[in-house]
Amino acid sequence: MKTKRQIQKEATRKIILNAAYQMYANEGFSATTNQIAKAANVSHGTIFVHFPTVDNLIICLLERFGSEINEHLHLLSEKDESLETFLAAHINVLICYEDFYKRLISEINSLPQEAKYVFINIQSVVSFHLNQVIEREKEKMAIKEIPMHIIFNSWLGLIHYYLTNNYLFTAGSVLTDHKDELILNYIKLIRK
Amino acid sequence: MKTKRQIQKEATRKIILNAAYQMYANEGFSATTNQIAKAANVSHGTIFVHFPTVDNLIICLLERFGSEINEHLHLLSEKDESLETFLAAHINVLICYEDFYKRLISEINSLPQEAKYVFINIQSVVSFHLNQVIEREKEKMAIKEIPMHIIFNSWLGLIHYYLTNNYLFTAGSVLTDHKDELILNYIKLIRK
DNA sequence: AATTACAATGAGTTTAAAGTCAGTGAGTTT
DNA sequence: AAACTCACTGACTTTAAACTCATTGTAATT
Repeated sequence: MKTKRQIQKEATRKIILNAAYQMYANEGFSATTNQIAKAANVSHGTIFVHFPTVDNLIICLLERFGSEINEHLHLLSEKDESLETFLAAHINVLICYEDFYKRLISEINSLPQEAKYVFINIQSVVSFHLNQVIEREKEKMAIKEIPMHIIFNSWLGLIHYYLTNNYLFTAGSVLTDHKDELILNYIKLIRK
Repeated sequence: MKTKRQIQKEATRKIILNAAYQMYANEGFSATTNQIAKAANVSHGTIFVHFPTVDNLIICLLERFGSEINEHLHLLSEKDESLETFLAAHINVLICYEDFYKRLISEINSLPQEAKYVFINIQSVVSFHLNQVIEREKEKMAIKEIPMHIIFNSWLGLIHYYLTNNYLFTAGSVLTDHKDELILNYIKLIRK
């Protein structure tokens, strides 16, 4: 059984992670521990009670983020979805985390190495699911003879491009505003 | 006529810009003025004789970079190239600046606003040329009925994805190693 | 009830970066 | 050739971030 202290500690840890998530989503990963502490309503030192370094905080945050994405996608793969439904679901998941995800793909190369590994894992889960759906779809729809990794990378490439250049397309959420267009045209591209 | 001093000053300015280019290409835009001064073999203060702030240095560097890319591409558009040749030429230009360009697309969102404008200009030049080539190509080759901006964005999306995730594909230059594959499959995608 | 453990605090330390400026000596002007 | 100008220098200042630690008060243990 958990003591009051343990409960309190875990709660504080979660508050810090949530605050960091929000700060990073809004400001990018250059947000400081001062800002995070203020947002979490804890003192600066408390952050270092829970996380030895900022890098460690980022890695923990990314691991949590990865699990959450994973969960969302697992629910999807159980159903026997069409390609179109899957792509829509993928975008819908990303919309939930849009600001944070945008910062992540844009700044991943300046994050600690371990963070990259976590990110690669996230990508491979998506890759795996898309792979399955495409294989299934090939029986129904005529899909071009193009290597699977190109099919996958051009999908991710397209939506990452829209995300990192959001400001070129809309003032609001680029995924919300261009979802249908992206899915429709991407399918046109890979269909024979 | 230029005095010795003017010549000297311009030379120093160029040396600093070149050193900054190299440092940013190798280390990303978190490279410091100390590093740049060392690489340029000038004292720290000299940088601020030529550029009032680091942001200004970055903007000047990007403007020069933009002009260079522009020059390369203008030479291309004069000739009546095929789509395949144009894409190959585009990649070849990027290969010349690969490390720097990689950092640029990956960190553009954390650079000063003015830098973004310069970058948008660079993109639109490429967009304009690709547009022309595609329009011309439509007569020869059956290209899908997909909006031009999707055609353009999926090309840039694809190569930017390969560039920012270079490490997933190869230890060396991803453009050199995957050039043919990228061009070939991209054309397959947009062709009817 | 007394003692011990520890989560949280926030002022203080360290570090590293950008930016400043008086001084120097070679170049330029008169 | 004397007076002046200015590119360049590098030690210094400022700023802002991460990280530390003695102290405090509440929870847990004895």
